[in-house]
Amino acid sequence: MTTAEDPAQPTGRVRDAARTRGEIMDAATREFARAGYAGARVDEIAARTRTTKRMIYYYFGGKEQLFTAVLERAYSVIREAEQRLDVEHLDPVAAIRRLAAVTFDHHEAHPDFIQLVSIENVYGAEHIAGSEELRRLSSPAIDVIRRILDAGRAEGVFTADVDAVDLHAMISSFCFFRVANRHTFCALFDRDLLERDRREHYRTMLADMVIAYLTSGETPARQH
Amino acid sequence: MTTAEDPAQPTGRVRDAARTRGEIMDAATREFARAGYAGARVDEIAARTRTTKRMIYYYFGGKEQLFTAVLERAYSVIREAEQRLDVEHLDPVAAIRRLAAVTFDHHEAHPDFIQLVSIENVYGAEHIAGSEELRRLSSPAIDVIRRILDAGRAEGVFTADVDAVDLHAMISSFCFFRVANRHTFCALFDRDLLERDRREHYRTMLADMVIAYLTSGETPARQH
DNA sequence: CCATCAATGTACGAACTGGTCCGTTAGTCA
DNA sequence: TGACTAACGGACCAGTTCGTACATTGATGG
Repeated sequence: MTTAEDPAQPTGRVRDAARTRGEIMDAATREFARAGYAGARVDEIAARTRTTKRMIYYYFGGKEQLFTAVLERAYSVIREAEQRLDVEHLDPVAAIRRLAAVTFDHHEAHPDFIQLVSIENVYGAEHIAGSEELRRLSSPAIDVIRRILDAGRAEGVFTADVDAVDLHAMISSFCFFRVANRHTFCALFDRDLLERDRREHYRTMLADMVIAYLTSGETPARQH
Repeated sequence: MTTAEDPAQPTGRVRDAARTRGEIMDAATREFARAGYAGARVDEIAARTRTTKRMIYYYFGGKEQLFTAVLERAYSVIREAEQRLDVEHLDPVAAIRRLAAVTFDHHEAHPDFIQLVSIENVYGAEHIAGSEELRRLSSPAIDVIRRILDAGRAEGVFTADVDAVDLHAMISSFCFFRVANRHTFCALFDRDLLERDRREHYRTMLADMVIAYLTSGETPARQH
C-alpha cells in the first residue's frame, strides 16, 4: 500500500554488511575520542550512521567490544605505517631522523588514535589486555630501531648505550604529548603545539634531540 | 528517647567543614582518576567519604565544579613544587639536570594528577578554560628555564637555540608519557616504565638527552 | 516462485545517575 | 538557655542509557 514509491528505491535500505560495520566503527572512533569511553553514547554513535543502534549490538555485541574493535583498528593502522618504514638503505643517523619524522607525522595525522590511547590508559589498558589480536601484534618499529642502533654502534656514530624500546618511548613521548596534551598546554602556556608554522620546527627539534643524545660522545658526567 | 547513648558521642557526627571538604576532594581525585570524568560516579565519591552525596552539592555545586576544584588543587601542588626549585646557585648544566629530575619525580609521585590532565585533555581543557584561577596561575618553571637558558648561552655551554616553553614541553613529555601511558606501553611492549629498578636509568636518560641537545655544538645539519 | 536466513528497524524496559527536597543536628552567641 | 545558622543525612525524582524482544525485509539458492 506504499503510494507511488519507486520500486528501485523502496526504502533506501541497502544491505551491505561491510559498509554498515565500517560506518559504525568510524562513528564510534569519533564518539569515543570526543567523550571518552564512559562519556560516549551508543545512541549517538548509531545516530551518526545510516543504520540503527540495533546493528551495533548485532555486529559487535556491546559497547565494550565496540571500543576494543575500534582500538584494534587504530593500532593496526600505525603498525602498517611502521611496516612501510623502509629505512634499511639509509645511514644510521638519517634512518633515525626518518623514523622520528614518520612517528611525528603519524601522531599528528591521527589525533583520534592518540585520544583513544589516552582513554585506554585511564582504564588501565584493560581492553588491550583482553584482546588477543592486540597482545599478539607487536610493533615492527622496535625491530627497525634495534637494527638501526646496531648499525650505528658498529659504525661508531652512536655512542650512547640505549635500548630500542627505550628509544621508542623517548621518540613517542614527544610526539604523543604534543597531540594528547595540546589543549591543557595551550590553555596554560598559551602555545598551540599543533600550529602549522611550528610543525617543521618541532619535527626538527625532536630529531636533533635524539641524534644529539645518540651521538653525544661518552655519556656526559653525572652531576648532582 | 535514644537508649543508653554516650552524650560525648551521640552519633559520631562531628562538624568540620574543612575536613569534609577535603575528604570529598580526596575521594573525588581518586574516583575521577580511576574512571574518567563521565565514568566517575558522584555516589561512589560520596561513599568513600564520611559524609553523603548531599554535601558534594552543598560545597561544590555539582560534578563539573567538583572536577574543576580537583584540577585546581592538583595544579597548585605542582606549581608549589616548581616554586621550591631553587636552582639559581647551580651552573646551567646542573640546573637543567635538577629541573629535569624534579619534574621527573613529581610526575612519578602524582599519577592521579597525570590521569586528571589526560582526562581534561579528552574534554578539550574546557574546565581549565572555565577556571579563572587556573588560567591566571602561570608556571614558575618557565621563568626558571628561561633564566637557566640565558645563563647557559651567556657562558657558551648551551649552543642550541631553544625556547623555554619548548624545552619545558620536551622535558614534560617524557615524564608525562612514562606515567600516563604506562599501561598500554606495558601491555604492548612488555616493559613497565615505572619499575623501580629502571627509575634511576630513565631519570638519567632524560637529563642526558636534554643536556646532549642543549650542548650539541652547532645545530646538527638537517637531512631528509 | 518460494523457503530461508542474514541483515535491519522499532519500540520498549530496567537500571542507573546526577541532582534536589525536606527535615535534623550541633555549635555559638546574645 | 534559647534562638539562630552552618553543617549534615536520607529519601526521592526525573531524565538518561545500555541493552533487548520482536517484527520485517532483502538476497539467495533450489
